Amino acid sequence: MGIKRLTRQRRAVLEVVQHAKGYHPDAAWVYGEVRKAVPNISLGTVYRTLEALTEDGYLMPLSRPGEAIRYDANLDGHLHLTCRKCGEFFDIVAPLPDLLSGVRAKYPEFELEGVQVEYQGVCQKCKNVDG
Amino acid sequence: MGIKRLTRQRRAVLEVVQHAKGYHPDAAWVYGEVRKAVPNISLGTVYRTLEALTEDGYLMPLSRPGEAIRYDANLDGHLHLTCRKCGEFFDIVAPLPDLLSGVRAKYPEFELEGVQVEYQGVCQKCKNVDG
DNA sequence: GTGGTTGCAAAGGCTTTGCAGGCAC
DNA sequence: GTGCCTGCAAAGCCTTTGCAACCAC
Repeated sequence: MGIKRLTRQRRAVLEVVQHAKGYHPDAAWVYGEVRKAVPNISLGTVYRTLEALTEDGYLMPLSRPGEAIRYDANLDGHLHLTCRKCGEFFDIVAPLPDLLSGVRAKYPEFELEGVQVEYQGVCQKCKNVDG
Repeated sequence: MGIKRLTRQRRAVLEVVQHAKGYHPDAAWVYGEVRKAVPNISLGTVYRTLEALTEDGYLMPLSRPGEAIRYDANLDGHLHLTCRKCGEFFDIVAPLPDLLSGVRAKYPEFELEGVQVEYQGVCQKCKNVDG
């Protein structure tokens, strides 16, 4: 249902998440950080705020099987590289051709809104650890 | 650690998942189906088998924030449409341009293996339900 | 003042795990 | 026979939710 009132807690969560650009934090990490500014904030409030911010379009959730939901506060249309070994998400910038119009023409009954492109592989750090 | 022995349970799970092409089932659904053939199979075994099949490359996990992991047994390189409202995954076939070489050249330190393209929007059924 | 928001704690859902017995090879 | 695999049940996450008090507007 989005955010209707800007409380101290929400201001703090927003600030933490926006300063974490490139880190893609999950709820637990945000909770830990926000507690430095608002020591008695509850984990439930963090979850509720992250959900509300997502609904309002400030955040995009990233999910990997079996892992906690991470949030991306950088909605400038960048892409992600994800490491198959450590699960980390890396932001990248790359030009994309028009992927939408072909599919839109072929599947007109589906109301196409966007497309997510996610690159997968092994990051430098994990590559160096084991072959 | 993959599959080393082909037991009755694993044969049954494999059969169920492969016959579910296009449905993208989760562990609970597979459990329900497999029980028709092997009534006393346990949910734990289903989870372990799905994990092993994934490791061996027979399945690809699909995840959406806050939902159970679904599995795709169709690894022919098709794409997915996902409905923002009901969460369903639909298989689509569409030509894709070369998305890899540009990124590979720009981020050589990352061992790029593949790219996932996921289309998002609202499916026909959900579109008809509410504007 | 009103009703959205919070903290707390309990509950919920999905998934993993320890263990003793069983079975594929 | 060996050791991988199974069923069972408990435990482990992550996340959601009910409720009374609180506070932004």
